[in-house]
Amino acid sequence: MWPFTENRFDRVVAIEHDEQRDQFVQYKRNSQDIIEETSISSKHFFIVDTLDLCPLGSSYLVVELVGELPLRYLVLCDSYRDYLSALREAKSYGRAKYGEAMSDHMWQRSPVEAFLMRSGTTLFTNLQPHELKVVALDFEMYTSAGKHFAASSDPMDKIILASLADNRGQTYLLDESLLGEAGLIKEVCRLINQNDYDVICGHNLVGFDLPYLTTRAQQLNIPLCLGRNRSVLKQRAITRRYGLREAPEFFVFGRHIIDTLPLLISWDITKRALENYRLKDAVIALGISPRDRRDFDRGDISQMWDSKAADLLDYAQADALDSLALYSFLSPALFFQTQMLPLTYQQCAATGTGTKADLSLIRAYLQKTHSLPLRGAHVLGEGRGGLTEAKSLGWHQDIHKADVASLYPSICLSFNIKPRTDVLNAFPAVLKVLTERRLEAKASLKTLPPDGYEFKATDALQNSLKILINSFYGMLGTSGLYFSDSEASNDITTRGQEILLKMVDNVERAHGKVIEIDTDGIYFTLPESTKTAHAISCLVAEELPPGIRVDYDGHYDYMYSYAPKNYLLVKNDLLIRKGVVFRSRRLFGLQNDFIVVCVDKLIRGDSAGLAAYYRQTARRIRAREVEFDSVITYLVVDQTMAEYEEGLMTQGQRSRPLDLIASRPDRDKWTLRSKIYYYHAGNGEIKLAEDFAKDIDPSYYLELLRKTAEKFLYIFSPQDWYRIFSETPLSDEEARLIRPWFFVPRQMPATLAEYERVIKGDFQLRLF
DNA sequence: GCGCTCTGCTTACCT
DNA sequence: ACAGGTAAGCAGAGCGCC
Repeated sequence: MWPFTENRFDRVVAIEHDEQRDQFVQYKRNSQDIIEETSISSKHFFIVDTLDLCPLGSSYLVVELVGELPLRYLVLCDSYRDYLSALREAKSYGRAKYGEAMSDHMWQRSPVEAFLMRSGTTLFTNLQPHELKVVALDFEMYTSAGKHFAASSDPMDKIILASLADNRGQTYLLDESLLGEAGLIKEVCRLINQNDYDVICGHNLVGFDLPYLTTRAQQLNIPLCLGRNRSVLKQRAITRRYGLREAPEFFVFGRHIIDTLPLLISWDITKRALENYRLKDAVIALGISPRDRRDFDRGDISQMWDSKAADLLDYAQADALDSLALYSFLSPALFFQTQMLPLTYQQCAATGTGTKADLSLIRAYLQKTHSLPLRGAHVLGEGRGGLTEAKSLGWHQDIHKADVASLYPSICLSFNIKPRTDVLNAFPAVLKVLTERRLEAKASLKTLPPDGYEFKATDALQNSLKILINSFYGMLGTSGLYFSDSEASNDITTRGQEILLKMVDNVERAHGKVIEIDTDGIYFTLPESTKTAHAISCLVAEELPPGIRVDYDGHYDYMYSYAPKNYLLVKNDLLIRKGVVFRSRRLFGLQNDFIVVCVDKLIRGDSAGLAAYYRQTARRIRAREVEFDSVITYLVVDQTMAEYEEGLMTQGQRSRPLDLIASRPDRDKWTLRSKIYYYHAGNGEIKLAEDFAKDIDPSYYLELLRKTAEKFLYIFSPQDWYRIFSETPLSDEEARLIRPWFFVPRQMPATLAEYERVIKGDFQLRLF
């Protein structure tokens, strides 16, 4: 069975449907790095659940699929024209019969996807990521005086530079002052065709460069002939979510458009390694910048152009090289998914992981000409999730972490959980094949030199398999997919909860103390510290169901547990912060510093130092002796000023930072997804960071300091917490006597209720 | 009219 | 169109109090 069966395609880099000739065109990059073109005729199809939907006036053939599932009538058309009219009719019958739910009673994908699905083939077979011919594209635009951004509609705001860099080592820099804008655009097209690239990439290419280029080319009346068949760049009116806003989709016949910005954003959702998604900052933060270069403000580009600065050319060239570096970093996982799925490279980037798992099951069914379930038919009610609990708040030493390897996929395979509709057992079969492939890849990683190219490629392969494997669980709980089934989803999480509870029980029976549990992992301490990693994982894994493997996942010197999913770990003097309480991007510098210093003092048992640090910080706030970074925060702009003002009128929805910029003449400077940096000044007012003059509101920041100290509530007894985190002078002698108290709710005299009173501020009544 | 608490919404995080 | 679980900030509504 799929996915790694016979593949009649070899080294195919692109496949397109030529609507005029109604043929599929396949582009193969042969071993001499030359493109070979082949045309293939194929039929078109869609699937419906009742013959009522089969159109009357079109020419088509109905194939009845086998099995008892509802989507059983495959409408097969000889020509694209017949397909379009049959589809149109079926949809209009469907709307009459099912109303809004019409699309749940059909299965339909684009001609190319349906072709890949029916033929059981994929792109990129027997190719490696570096064998694709890739060009990074970057334009610099002129911004006329008085504006913050270039506007493609303004004749003055022309494209002044185009920079191209490809992965065969070639770079091009096209200068408008030499070529003219029209000449520059024509030259870009010529270079792309001459070098016959498979992939056009760029940073925010879809959100900025391509729309800009399209408008300028239209105004200059230049056709953007970028396609392999010399067809023009196509823009689909249907917009799709692109980051926060909607953007059109662009297509070049025979090539893939890959924008590194959305790839970077999704990469960072799990990694949380970046402060922003600017190209320059990203390549530096990721350590993949091709070369050092001088940094200057984007706003200066036009001024540099006017003064003919040579630096600008450097900058433009470096931008394309950076884009290419970012592409090389982010794209391999996408490449290997494209090898496995009936999607083009470009579609693969734009498709969610649940849909990918769903598609892989649908392909398994259609390969057996089997009928399909209705879309979204098996999702009922609310789902249950993983189990989470902070079982022992406070400070701990000598901590072990153990977790279950691939918990949800293992449960699916061990307990044979699958969608109720999956009569062919494709779900476990595909999951098993993917899991085995991943284990093979992980095994071969150990035999490869870690710096080599093969290592990176194999790592990307196993990583893309991991993503696909994990999405099989997510698929079940998603409405709007064909094989979703919330009952199966709940079965999996229920088993997961039982397994986790059994692990807790195992630790407690060994007289260990469980600190934090979350879904598939457990932090705990054990009475003896001499145990080996293997012995500990065996202890935790006792009496677990077969097929469930527990891994030892590390030892930590200290752990401070504050709340579920919110804790600190210390290992070899390295502080690891978990949870929004300790590592949110919105923490003030003041709070970050406090967390780091506090842990440092606690490790050293330096209560006096901690008390002194708190007093000193409070004193500096009162004296307004603060660093810029300590007191600045930001709001991400998620609506246009027009939308904000509209919302203000209709619903009265206020936002103080947006109010701050609303009346400013330079308010257009803040675009969607940009940040408004501000701080709290006197009288509860907020002010823009750019107007910072140390005129902070001490009461706001003192409260912030106190709230941050509250995150360390469970370190001391309530009384001692009050004495340490206080502005009242505490002699060093007294402070030294206060030892961190390793608070455990069930064993220590203080109750959570007493700590709550500390937060509310009425605990001191008992003290004095 | 002021200040407090409650609630709903949103964001940012964890596995 | 992958899931659910958690903390916490913000702004508005509702309320009691003076």
